[in-house]
Amino acid sequence: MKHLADCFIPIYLVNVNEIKNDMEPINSELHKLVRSHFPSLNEPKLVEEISKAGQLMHAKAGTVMMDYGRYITMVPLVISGSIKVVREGNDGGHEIFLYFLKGGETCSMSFSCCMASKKSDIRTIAEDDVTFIGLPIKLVDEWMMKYKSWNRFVMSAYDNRMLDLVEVIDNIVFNNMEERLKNYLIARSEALNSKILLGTHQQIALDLNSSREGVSRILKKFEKSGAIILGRNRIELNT
DNA sequence: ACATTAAGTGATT
DNA sequence: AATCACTTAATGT
Repeated sequence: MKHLADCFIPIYLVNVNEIKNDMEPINSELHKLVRSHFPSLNEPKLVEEISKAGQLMHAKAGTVMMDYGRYITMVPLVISGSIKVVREGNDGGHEIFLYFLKGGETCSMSFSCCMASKKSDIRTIAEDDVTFIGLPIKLVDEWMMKYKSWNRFVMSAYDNRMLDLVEVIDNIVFNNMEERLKNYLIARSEALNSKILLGTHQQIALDLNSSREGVSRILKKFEKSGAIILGRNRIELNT
């Protein structure tokens, strides 16, 4: 198992220097990607602006894309792959899993951070190889007033995340590990678009701020009830 | 064959 | 439900 530190690449720090203006040509590839993956952004001028100012970027699986305390310079529009968003517990040390970002989504945390030009409160890690469009935060702010569809897009991003977070809180408050683990498996399966999840019980326990034994026991229970099939480093979800 | 790492189990708090 | 101590099973060298 690869350690995160080994593949740390501060991709948000790459290409920060050139925020070019209207002289920039329209990138037709970006134009196409926005239209196919973000149909709700339906104002032609907005799509045009995104294609001019955005940059197509990649992150390999395991890359820490954003970390606590770093300033956010770009807002990502996720094209493909998925990004795990986690938060460090108050007491330090432990991390808890919040949600996954998938294609067609964006990071709502980055909006709140960039508007107040604050440091990040969260850490994001590429769960698999990720492709996304990086948008300079300066424009993101401008567009809020200029484009209705952008405004709606940002708002609904907040809304969707809110629902995820409420679920997380619910499950923590009620100390319901079974629910939490179930949700986690489903979320991860959907994010990766695969019924087969690779990784150790220990990793899952870290994500959920639980213990390896606890996770193993619940997984075993799920297996007995026929919901999943277990293997070493492998969990297969049944439908 | 041996070492290492992942997973399972029972007892204790 | 977390932690400990220990066993069993799978994999890598």
